[in-house]
Amino acid sequence: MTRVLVIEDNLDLAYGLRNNLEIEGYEVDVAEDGSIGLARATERPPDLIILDLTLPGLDGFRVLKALREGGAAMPVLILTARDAESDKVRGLKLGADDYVTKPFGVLELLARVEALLRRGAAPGARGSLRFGEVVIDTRTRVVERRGAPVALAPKELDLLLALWERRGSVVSRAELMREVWGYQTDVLSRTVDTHIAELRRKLENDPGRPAHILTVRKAGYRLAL
Amino acid sequence: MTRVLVIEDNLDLAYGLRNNLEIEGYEVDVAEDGSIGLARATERPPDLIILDLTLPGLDGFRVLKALREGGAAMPVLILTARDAESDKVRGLKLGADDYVTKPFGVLELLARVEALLRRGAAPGARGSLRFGEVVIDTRTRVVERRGAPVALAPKELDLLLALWERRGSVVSRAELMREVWGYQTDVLSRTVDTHIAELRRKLENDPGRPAHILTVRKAGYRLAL
DNA sequence: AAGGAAATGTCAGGAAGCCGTCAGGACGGC
DNA sequence: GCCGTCCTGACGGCTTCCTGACATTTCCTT
Repeated sequence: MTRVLVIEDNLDLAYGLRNNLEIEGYEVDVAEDGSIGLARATERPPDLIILDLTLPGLDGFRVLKALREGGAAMPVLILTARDAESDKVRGLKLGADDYVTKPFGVLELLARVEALLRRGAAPGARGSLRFGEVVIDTRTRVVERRGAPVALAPKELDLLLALWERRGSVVSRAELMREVWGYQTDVLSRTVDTHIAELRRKLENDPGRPAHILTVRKAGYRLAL
Repeated sequence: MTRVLVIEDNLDLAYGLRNNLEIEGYEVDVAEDGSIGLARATERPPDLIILDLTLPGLDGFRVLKALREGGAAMPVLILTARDAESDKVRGLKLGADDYVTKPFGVLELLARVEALLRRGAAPGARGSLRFGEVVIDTRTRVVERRGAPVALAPKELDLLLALWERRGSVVSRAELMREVWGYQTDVLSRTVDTHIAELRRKLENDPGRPAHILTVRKAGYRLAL
């Protein structure tokens, strides 16, 4: 599901937005100040961020700057009360993708959100994830490699999706166990490793030297795009 | 100009719809109960009807039934409360073309209206759903395979329509139970599977290796076109 | 550079889970 | 009552999953 993070300290506004976005079928997370928002966006990158500029503590500009410096690539839509032209320019220079000035119409906002997501999802249809030569269609749960379908067992796909959710960063075995298996136990068996091996066998060119499903010693696994 | 008839007793909602539709360039007529709507639709057939199911007096189902029996062919989009999932199937069986559950997003509604009108412009596309060698006539409730009629039990047709609604995507047993049976229980019996098996027996060339009514292990079923 | 400890990769077999199938019985319409 | 329909639970086949033993790699220590 497409995930949107709303970083906005006016909670009335934030929850209003959440309602409208959820009706449109998005999964919505709300952060009520800059640092919370930044943390949330880093640990679990959403598909789009709606960012208020005037925030207590860490303001919107700094959040945006930190995000982009951290390599975050998702579209960011800025909400600004001041229709000061310079804010818009400054925001766009820092890597915002669009802005809406308050007060704004919900319809306008929704339309812009959709436009940004459509643009962002230009390579590859919505609902299909990809890395390397692999395409995952979340709608049908079909996975293809070089255009040829690959049969993944349910657990394998779940594991792959958990890695995808946090692509780029290291995910520990314990976290994978929790996300995919629901346990909270320490890992003493080779369960995760076995499934990783199977994924490599099915998805990597040279399973012995994986190019995407990487091991990070003493830390866990990482999915590289 | 393209004309839309909105049959809806909640006038706030009705006029809200009218505004939005007019902004999109449609000519909009509002009828506030079922018999008025039916009369209006008969005397001056619009290009599309948006029909609320819960209406005072003549309810939406009856309006729809009367319309279709009277030979009206324009696309009908029904509005239904979210908790009445099985209404969707019933509506589609009576010859509705699409539905939107309340509360709904305006964007979604407009998109669906546009889609219906575009589709309606294509000859022969309306009223008959198809996949593979199977044709479902929603008007007459007749299902054909390779041109020969196939006798489907009511539940089987309901199930097939529920799959058709979400064709291409995986639909879980729980969702099918909810849409077709109206329960909210977990699935512990083989009810869904049994009906799926029956559909395969009647509609697939090789029921053992279905080409359209597919199993997605651990996830549910999927209708492939 | 060699050795060793810790971490990860690999494998195979049994256990568990999931789905297809079937038959029996309940239910309701004609 | 009869017939079609529907639901259910049991059973079996097949896939998937987990696990622990063993092999290999990595990296730190000396």
